[in-house]
Amino acid sequence: MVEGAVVGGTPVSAAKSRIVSAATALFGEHGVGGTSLQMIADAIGVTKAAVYHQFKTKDEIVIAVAQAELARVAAVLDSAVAQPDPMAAREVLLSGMVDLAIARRHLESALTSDPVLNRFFAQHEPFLTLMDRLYLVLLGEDSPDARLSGAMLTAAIGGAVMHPMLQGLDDAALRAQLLRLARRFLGLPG
Amino acid sequence: MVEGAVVGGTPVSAAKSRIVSAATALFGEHGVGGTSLQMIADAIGVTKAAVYHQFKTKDEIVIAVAQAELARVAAVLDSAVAQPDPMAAREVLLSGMVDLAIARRHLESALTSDPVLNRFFAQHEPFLTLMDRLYLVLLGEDSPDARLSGAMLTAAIGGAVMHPMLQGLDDAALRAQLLRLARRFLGLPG
DNA sequence: GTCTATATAACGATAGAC
DNA sequence: GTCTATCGTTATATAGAC
Repeated sequence: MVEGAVVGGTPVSAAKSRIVSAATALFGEHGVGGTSLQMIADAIGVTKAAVYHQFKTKDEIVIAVAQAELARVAAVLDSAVAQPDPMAAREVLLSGMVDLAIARRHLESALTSDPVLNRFFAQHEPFLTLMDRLYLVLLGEDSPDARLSGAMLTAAIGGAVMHPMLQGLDDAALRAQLLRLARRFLGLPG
Repeated sequence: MVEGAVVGGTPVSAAKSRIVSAATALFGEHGVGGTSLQMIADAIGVTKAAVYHQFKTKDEIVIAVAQAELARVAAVLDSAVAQPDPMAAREVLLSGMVDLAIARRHLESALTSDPVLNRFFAQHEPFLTLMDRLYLVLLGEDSPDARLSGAMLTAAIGGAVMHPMLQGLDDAALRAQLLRLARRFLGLPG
């Protein structure tokens, strides 16, 4: 991430983004609750105090990590809606979501399953709006029905990549199968 | 790493099962990492020392809780394979899995997304065998393909019930929709 | 089986110097 | 922006009495 970059509408300093980057890796490996401020500080070679200078609380770091991940999803969604037709948009979105999930593996579900974060996002308007836009592209409609389908599919992709039974599967095979099954789930050809 | 408290068949003391029961509720509400031994002890009205008398470490409690949940899945699976034909078995299993996920809501995904637990079960033979049996009934075949489908479906059900966007949905509606989408996912009629 | 009491370590968080 | 030093709290875990 470049200095002066903007994520989620907030300008990000180099120090801040180093922290977010380290925290992202640690959350994926040890979970949110299993990651301490000390671990984050050690990972980037500074003291806890230096970390606290950038973020007042641990919760702020958790939120920042989650929002950075959300920004990745938003970027994929933006590139999808830029496609000439809804069919192509859906393909780009689906493919991008699978790629994201595989690239991050453990992280996504470590975040979405964190109780604190879960309650936060349940009332976080930008998140809810993003998901609505995403489901609209994915399913072609905005309805309670489409929302459940969308939630199930994203949960399925996120959960499958970290499932104990599939940890031996290589990325390429996982990607191909996830796409195939997601298409079947959506009732798409292919 | 950790040696679990014993699975089904082995008798469990009243004190042990009270701890497991309290821990189950707390893990579902605060996550595994967010639940301390003090919280568990307080919930059943004893001291930490009493808890430690039953379980040498916190990890042992986590494993015991997970295995108790696994036993519920195994019970559903057993009642499914007792059905007269594969079609009926699949229906019973699917219905039972959805019921379990809804009844426990947050718990299932709090457990399956815990990094420590995840690594434990990835090498836990009884778990892997149970999942293989489950996927066989669900999909009618045992193959890498079926495993991914099964993992995706279980992840989808577990993830959907705790998804931020679906927390307002009542149980009956959630159940009906989950069953409908699961059937579509499996390529079943209805 | 449960208690009181305690050991030891880590936690989140802050103050103030540089 | 980073440091040393520290606060107050909580964590896991143990020892020994009842």
